[in-house]
Amino acid sequence: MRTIVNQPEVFLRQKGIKASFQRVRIFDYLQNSREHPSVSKIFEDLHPHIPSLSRATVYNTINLFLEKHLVIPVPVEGTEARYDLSEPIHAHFFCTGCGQIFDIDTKAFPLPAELKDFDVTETHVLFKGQCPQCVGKTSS
Amino acid sequence: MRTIVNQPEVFLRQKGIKASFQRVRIFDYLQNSREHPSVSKIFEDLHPHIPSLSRATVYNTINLFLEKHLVIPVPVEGTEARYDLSEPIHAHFFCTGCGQIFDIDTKAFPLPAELKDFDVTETHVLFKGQCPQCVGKTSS
DNA sequence: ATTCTTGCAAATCATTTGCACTTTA
DNA sequence: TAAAGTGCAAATGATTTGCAAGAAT
Repeated sequence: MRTIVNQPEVFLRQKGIKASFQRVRIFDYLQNSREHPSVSKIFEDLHPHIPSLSRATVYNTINLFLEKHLVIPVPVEGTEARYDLSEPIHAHFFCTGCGQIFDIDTKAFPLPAELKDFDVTETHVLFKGQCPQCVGKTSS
Repeated sequence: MRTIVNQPEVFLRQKGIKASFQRVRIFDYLQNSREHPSVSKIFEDLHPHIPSLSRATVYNTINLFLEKHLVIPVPVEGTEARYDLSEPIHAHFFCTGCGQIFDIDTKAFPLPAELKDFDVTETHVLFKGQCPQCVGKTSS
C-alpha cells in the first residue's frame, strides 16, 4: 500500500529538491497515477492543465527524481521508459495485450547464493502475459 | 548451463527461418556471447568480419528471432535494448558500474496468488547493484 | 544580482521503413 | 524467375543539449 505524501513541497525539500510549480505537479501526478506512466503520458495529461509546460521540463524533472531516488524506472523492454515512485519491493505484471503495468505485492525474493559477492541494491520481478480483461480477446 | 547448437543452419530451418549467411553469423554470435548484447554491440563486433553487413539486417534478424522466440529481450531500463537466447528460467544481475549483465541460476519464482486470473507467460527477475569487480571502485 | 529553472529548437541516438539490388530455392 | 533477404538512406520517435528568457532567493 502506497503512502501518499500530502505535503509534496515539504517532501521535495527534504530530498534536496527545490519545489517548483512544475515539479510539484509532476510529483502529484506520479502519486495519483497507477499506470507507471511514460514521459509522454505525463506530458500529455498535464499539458492541458499547464499550457506552458514543456516536454523537456518533464524529462528534466524525471531525471532529477531519478537522481534523488524518488522514482525508479520499471524495467520493461520497449522503446519508451516507464516510471514508478520508489517503494518497498514489489513485482510488476506487464500485459502484452493492453500495455498496462500492474503492481503485485510479493514477499522479498530470496537472494541466490551466487550473488554473495555482489552488492545488490534493487530487486525487480516482472511477470508478462495477459491480464484478465485481455485474456478473452484474440491474440493473433 | 546453455546448450550449444552446433548445426545452427539445421536449427534455424527447424524453427522456420531461412538460414542466410548473416542470420547464421548472428545466431552464432549470440550463442558465443555472454554479454546479452545490444544490436549495436552485435553490429560492431560482426562488421569487421562481414564488411557488407548493415545495421538494418541486424535489426531485421533480431526481430525475426524475437518473433520465432529464439531470443528474448532482457528487461533492463535504458535506451538500448539487450537480448538473450531463450533459456529455461533464470535471473539477471545488472551491474550499474560496468553495465554487464550476469546470468544467475534460480529456482522458479512462486506465482503470487494475486495473479490467479492472469495468463502469465514469462517471469523475469532482475537484480541491480555492483558486481564484485566494481564494488571497490568509487561510485560518485 | 546571482543562481536555478523553464521552454523552445536543434541535435542525437535507437529503431523502423521504403526501395532498389542481390541472392537463392 | 518468383520469392525472400540485404543494404542503403531517409523517416520516425524518444531523449538530450544549448541557450535565451523567467522566476526565486
